[in-house]
Amino acid sequence: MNNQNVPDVIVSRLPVYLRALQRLADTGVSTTSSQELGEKVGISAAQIRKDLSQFGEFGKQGTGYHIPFLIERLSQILHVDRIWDVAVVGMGDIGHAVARYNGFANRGFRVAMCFDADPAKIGKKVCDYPIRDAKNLAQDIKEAGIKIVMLCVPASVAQDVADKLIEAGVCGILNYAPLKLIVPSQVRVQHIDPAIGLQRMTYYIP
Amino acid sequence: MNNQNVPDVIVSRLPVYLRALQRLADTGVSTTSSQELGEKVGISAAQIRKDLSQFGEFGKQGTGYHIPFLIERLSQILHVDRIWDVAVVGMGDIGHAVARYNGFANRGFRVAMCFDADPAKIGKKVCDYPIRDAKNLAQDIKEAGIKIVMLCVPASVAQDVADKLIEAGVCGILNYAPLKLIVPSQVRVQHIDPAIGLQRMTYYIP
DNA sequence: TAGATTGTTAATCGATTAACAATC
DNA sequence: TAGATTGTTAATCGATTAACAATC
Repeated sequence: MNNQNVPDVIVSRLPVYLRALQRLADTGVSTTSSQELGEKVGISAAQIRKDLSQFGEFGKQGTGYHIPFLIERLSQILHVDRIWDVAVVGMGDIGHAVARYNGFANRGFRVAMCFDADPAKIGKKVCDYPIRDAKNLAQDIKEAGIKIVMLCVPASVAQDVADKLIEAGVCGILNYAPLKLIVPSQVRVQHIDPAIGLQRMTYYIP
Repeated sequence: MNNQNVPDVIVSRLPVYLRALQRLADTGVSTTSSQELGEKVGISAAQIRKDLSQFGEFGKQGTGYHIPFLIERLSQILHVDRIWDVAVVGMGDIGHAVARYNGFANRGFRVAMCFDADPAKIGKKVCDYPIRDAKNLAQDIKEAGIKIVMLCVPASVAQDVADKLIEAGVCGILNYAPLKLIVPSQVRVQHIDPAIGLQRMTYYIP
């Protein structure tokens, strides 16, 4: 149960396990094995057992893993045994889609605030909330204690906005802008860029 | 110039290099070094040189890399020295956002078709094209010779739709549905799941 | 009990880094 | 030329896999 300094590559697989377990639970199954889970996620059984063993002993020899228990423990480990309020910054097409995305329910997140700098958009409602003025971005984020932001602004201003967010106390940024954000080491960034995803495939397609 | 069997981990970095180079080119710079590029993308200079050396010798000792040339070569390697017609399947919020995304221009892709199964949506225009009936999915895709699809349907039908697409000749799927698609080995899949991105960050946030 | 599956160890495999001769 | 930077080699580092005793 050596919880200190788990390699990043292992942490990044845990949400994938959790998602598959929740799908299994939804179908009414209550027990699984590293073998079965491995087939669902495309990862070897040995690796799954090794990954989980970083955090404790969650299974039983002979029978495998009790799904509700493993879901509970993985949720705790990933800190999604709570609901995080997240903000969407930049309400273009992507911002709208992200704000209205219903895939966050039951996975630990709730969109609590939306921002845009365009006067034509400010005040309009998206998911029950009016779009806020980006002028008050730092203050509103800080007051609400929001730690996680989905950044959907144009690339040209993304770094500037990110800097402001970090100053306001944000420590996790899901970045939809097509550039690498430079951030202090205590801030986490995950990048989502569909064009990069596509180019990773075209390499293999003649 | 050993082009055969380049490790996947290297291929997956090339689009990141290409994106950074295009940004540099846009600012009017014409030359860079592995050192400078490394700072932009957060990867060591040695690794960048090693990665590129898999495909040829693109730099000059003492001066570094000529950006337009490296962009040209990387585009060829990734097969984005052309425009790929891609289809969006599933026109919910995400499908709409993806179809209207203007970040594909100059990166090798063009949204050429949209599909949905909902009669209320079929025929409505998105980016100049009417939404097509998903009933004709396989046939339309095959006729148009489309090889790449962005899959934005609900998780419950994603695997079924993917199977149909593959039968119709699709060999790359950018999957927005929150589950792992099981596909034949010659088909490439890239997964985009914002909740997984968020959970990879909350682990580090107390 | 017998069969199944875990958690863990040791062995293998692959990726990253450091260093430097080559050379622009 | 002198300084800079590449492409590449060898060394290091880390991740994955295979195997198996422990045990449910």
